[in-house]
Amino acid sequence: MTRGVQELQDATDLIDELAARRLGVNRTDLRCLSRLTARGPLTASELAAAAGLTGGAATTAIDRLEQAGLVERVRDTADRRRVRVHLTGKGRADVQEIWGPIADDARAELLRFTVGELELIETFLRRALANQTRHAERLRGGIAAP
Amino acid sequence: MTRGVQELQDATDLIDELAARRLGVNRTDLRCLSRLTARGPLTASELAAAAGLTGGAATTAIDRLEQAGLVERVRDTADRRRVRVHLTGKGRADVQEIWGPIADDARAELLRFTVGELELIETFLRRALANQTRHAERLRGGIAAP
DNA sequence: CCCGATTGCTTTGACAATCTAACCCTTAGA
DNA sequence: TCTAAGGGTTAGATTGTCAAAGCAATCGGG
Repeated sequence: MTRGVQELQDATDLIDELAARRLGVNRTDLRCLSRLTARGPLTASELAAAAGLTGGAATTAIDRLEQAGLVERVRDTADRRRVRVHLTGKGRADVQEIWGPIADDARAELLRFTVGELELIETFLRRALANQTRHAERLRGGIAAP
Repeated sequence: MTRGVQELQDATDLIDELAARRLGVNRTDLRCLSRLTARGPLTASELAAAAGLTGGAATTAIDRLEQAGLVERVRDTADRRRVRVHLTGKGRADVQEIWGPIADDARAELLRFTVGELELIETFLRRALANQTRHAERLRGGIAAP
């Protein structure tokens, strides 16, 4: 069971790796793409925070993504210090081509479960998340044992 | 739901990050430790394959782990080209201190479900894994659309 | 209105980790 | 014994990150 979750993580990780290779970018850049897709256009610093990067790293990541034609920099007209980063048409299309079918199939699979079953699965996921969060807290603090 | 899985992944990722920091190693080294814990002593090349590293990278990763006192190199007496890498007592203890409580709590949580419920969750995880695996295959090949 | 402080992004230099390609040393086979 | 192949380590180049300094643009008190 715990193994099942682990295998799922590994498989997802593999997909990320393959997706990055196909897009011709690295994992960090892919994470940026993912955030942009999920949350829409962001400023450089928002993107940095969302992807867990420092400003400098974000700048070069955006450089690479722009080079690859996946995102565009647009200077904010109101505050011209700001740079808004948004996906290009190609960026959106490429993301869709990779993750669209995965999301579609996932939705289709979920439809095979009843509402009650889905609630149970949701409960399982929620408890698992609570567990992980609690232990993350333990590891963050200096506490060695519970 | 898909979001639930995503959040779980992120939380696990955070735990890995914190664990690595606490052990004073990087994420790659942590992955090596994890494989050694799961599968027991491995040769350098087996470990490289298990962790998705090239030979050279594996050598330096083992160097760092040995430096940190977490693993030991043992030359195979039968075939003296081989080097078996295994956890030291300290390595085993540190791994246990970090992941032991997490695994214990996870087991305890699972006991709150009935056998039937657990089977359902297992089904969910199995289908999700099948999905990811299938799409990994799609991305590996040159196929653009399904 | 103007000048210092602040904010947002980029650039720079140092550093860490990886990969590829050589290079031992050991083993197996002719 | 001599040669070829296997297992691991080393060397040089590349890549990606961070911290700190730099450059514009904006804000706010006098």
